[in-house]
Amino acid sequence: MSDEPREERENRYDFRQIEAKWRERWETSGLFRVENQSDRPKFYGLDFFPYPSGAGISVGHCRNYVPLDVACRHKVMQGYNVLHPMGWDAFGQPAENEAIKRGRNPREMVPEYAANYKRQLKLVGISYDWSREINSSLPDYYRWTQWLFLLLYRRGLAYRANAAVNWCPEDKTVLANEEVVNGRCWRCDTLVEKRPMPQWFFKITDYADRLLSGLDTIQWSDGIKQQQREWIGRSEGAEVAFSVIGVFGTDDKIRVFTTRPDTLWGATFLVLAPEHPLVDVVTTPEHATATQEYRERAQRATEIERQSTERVKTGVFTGAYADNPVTGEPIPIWIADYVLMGYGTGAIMAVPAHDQRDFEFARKFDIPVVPVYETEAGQTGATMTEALPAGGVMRAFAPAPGALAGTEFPFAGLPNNKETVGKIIPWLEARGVGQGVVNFRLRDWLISRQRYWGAPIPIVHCPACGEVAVPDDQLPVLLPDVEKYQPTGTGESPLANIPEFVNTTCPQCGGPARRETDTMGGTACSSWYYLRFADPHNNRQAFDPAIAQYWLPVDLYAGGAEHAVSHLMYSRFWTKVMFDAGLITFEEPFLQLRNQGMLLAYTPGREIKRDERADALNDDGEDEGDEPLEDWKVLKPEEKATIPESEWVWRWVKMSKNKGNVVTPDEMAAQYGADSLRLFGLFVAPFEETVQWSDKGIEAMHRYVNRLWRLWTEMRPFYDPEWRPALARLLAQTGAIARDEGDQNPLILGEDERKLRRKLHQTIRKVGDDIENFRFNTAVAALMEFTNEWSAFRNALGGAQPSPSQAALLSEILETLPLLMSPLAPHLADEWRERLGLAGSAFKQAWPVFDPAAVEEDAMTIVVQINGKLRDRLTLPLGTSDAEVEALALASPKMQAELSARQIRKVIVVPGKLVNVVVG
RNA sequence: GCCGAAGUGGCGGAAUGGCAGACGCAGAGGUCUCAAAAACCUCCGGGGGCAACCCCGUGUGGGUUCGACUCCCACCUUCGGCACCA
Repeated sequence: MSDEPREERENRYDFRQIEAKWRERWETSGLFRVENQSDRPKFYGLDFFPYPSGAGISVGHCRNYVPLDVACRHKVMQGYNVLHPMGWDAFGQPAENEAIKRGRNPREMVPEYAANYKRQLKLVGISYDWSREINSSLPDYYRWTQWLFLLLYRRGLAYRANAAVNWCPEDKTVLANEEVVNGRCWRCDTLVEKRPMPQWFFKITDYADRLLSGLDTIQWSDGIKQQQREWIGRSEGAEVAFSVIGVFGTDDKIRVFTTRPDTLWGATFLVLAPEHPLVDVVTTPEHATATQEYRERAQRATEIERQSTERVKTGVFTGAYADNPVTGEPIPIWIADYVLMGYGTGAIMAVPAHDQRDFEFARKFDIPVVPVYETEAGQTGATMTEALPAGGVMRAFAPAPGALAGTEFPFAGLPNNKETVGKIIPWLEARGVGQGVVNFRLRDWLISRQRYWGAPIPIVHCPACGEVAVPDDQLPVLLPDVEKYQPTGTGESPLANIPEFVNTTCPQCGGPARRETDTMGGTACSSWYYLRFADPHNNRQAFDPAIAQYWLPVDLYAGGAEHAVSHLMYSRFWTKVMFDAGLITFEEPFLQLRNQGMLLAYTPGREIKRDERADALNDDGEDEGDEPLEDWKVLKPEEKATIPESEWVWRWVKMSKNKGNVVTPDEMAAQYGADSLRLFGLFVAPFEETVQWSDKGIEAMHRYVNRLWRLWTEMRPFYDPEWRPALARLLAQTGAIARDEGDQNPLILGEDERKLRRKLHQTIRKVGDDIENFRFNTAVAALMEFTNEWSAFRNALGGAQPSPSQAALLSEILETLPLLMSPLAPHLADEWRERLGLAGSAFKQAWPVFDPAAVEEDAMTIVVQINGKLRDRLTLPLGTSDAEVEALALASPKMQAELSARQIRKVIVVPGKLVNVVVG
């Protein structure tokens, strides 16, 4: 490098040599190793474990890992025994898709990628205990994933069922609901289809209520909690039974779920989901063809298509009628795809007067609208233009005929609210018409995948015994090592084509049997990894309960918000199952969750013109939803060569490999150093904020590090290791001597020295508090402020030899700064310590304690306001009484001038802060 | 449509009832230098004034308060999530 000689000459911070040196020393000394026991309190800080991708980490990842590293390093210095591990979410679609794309075997590719990640994470100086590294695709890990699968299985929480599931035609596998984003595959963005297939599910719905109530006990952002609440989607209501006229006996009914049983009197039709099993039963022969056609169309339609026909209701009449149980009126039964089979009972009672969707449907198909609550004056069911979901009081209805003969209608005049609903439900229950129920939107968790790269599901299918769990002592069911692992698309996993794998003997009867060939989705592996870190090398158990008890739950969990309803829900579920099984004693795995913001990069693209968009749609004819209607696209590498730069259109978009805008920590560390990279990522914005990456920013941070380095190095010769007693003596004397004598007397601390020392101790306090509160940007700013003051002090010194009192202060600074910097810029910190001749990494030192006497200001600045507007400032000695402050404020010349002609109504004195004079 | 987060200089942001704009970027001027870079110093929200100073200013409109960027109500905009859930 041509600029190195100059750097040496100018006494620059030689970060290349220094950072490499410390990385190596930390590694060889095992600095970050942590033991499973200690007298100190424990702290468990965890990052979402990543799946290692080929591009390696970007500076975006650093924005996640570095702040948690700072928090963990700070905890260590505060005296905690800190678990801060890292591992690889190696199984699953992301890794397998990458392997397919590269024509590699994931078995070889994944460890390579993981090694690269590890190298990069070490490069930026993250304090992971690498002796605890785990990899979910290794048998000594997935053995326990399988064991936990069986734990769920034995507890009745894992089952195989035939269901219409999400199928990704591109990745050739089924997906969990949580992996379908806007009707598309989370990995490849392909439109997802519904296919009926036998699949494995975890019965997470059994835990819906506990998953909901547990949210109140943890410190997560409101946003994530709310997302989980909505995903669980608890709603209270009633299930009401409707008899189908002429088809059923009195015992067989169509059951519907409603949150508004109070509107039952206005139910003028029923709607079944197209997939509802009773459709075939109720449909009359003359409507059979139309019904069948509609069903098929609905089945072919993707989720997106159902949504794209949004608001335009479709449906067909089945020809059948049911009895409204409270009015005795016959009402028609329709099928329509706005009713979802997956929710409630797959059938609804439609109340057009009080539900907008039902209203639109009723108007389109000319079905009567009967308001249950009073409408606005002059409005009737025939003249209403929209549904009235709220408002009004209940109208009077005649008692129902037949089964309900003789019952009065006691609800007339009740308001349209929850309370009324609460009165209706028991009334319906008493009459055997319905009952109160709670419904959830949460669906069971689909875990099986028709893919190779996952933990095999440890089940054997025996012709004689049926489904049999693989016994614990036969775990792991090893994933066979094969050449061809690509998904087949047949609906079966590639494992089905490997006879040696499939054919086995039944663990129960010993007869010939077939292994389950589906594997578990990657989310199974990530649902318990936080426990494995506590005891990563245990080959007798998933984890030793005592060790897990020591470390868990995770105190601080940091990661992106994109796992809000998947991983973060699944892990909570597994934790609760393990709790119920007596394996652990806590119910929530992650006490505090912090979500870092996205990292955006300024990225060149091109505008997509209207006709071009239309072309794209036509090319792909069959799926109108297939081409996202974007007006801008990232430039592909070849386009960058062909399109002149003047035509590029720049936008801020998420930094990611496939957008070609990734900045790697490798380049940044090489150019500016790991510490500069760390500091910049911390400084640029609050942790949760979305950040726009800029090379300018890291360059500026690099300048700051150099400036601080030079300043520190320049002051280094004045360091006196015995500064503590000297300073203590000075402080003892300073208190007794008048402030003004200052620098004349080398035996006391002068004005400037006390000011600088105050700043130092204020900085100690602020940096600690800010790290604690994840406010790293202001922690760095505080250090910069201190640097500015220290620099001014140096300038005032003007190259002169410092007095003994100044040398004592400088020594305190020289020794404290490495400690303050250690969590943020650990390489720099240890280099400084070495240059002071101090033993031991800053990482292992106690966090400095600020001197409460030193942070006190000498004087207070009182803000003087008139009617809340700033008019004057007074500098007064500490301890001036409120009465004196008020008098002095009113007496100030500026106030006198302002107040002369005005009537003082009131004076507010905020002790130590301000005086506000209220005038008329 | 519903839920959540957020709107402050040219830019990233600070202040979360009490001096708006800390810290940094960009910009302007200066010192050093043959020159440049680096470094260092000064200025840097808008308007007015020779000046001391004065007025305006935190998305918009109301409100609470002695006092509001901060709390409350309504609205607008942006971002993130969900989306026919009966």
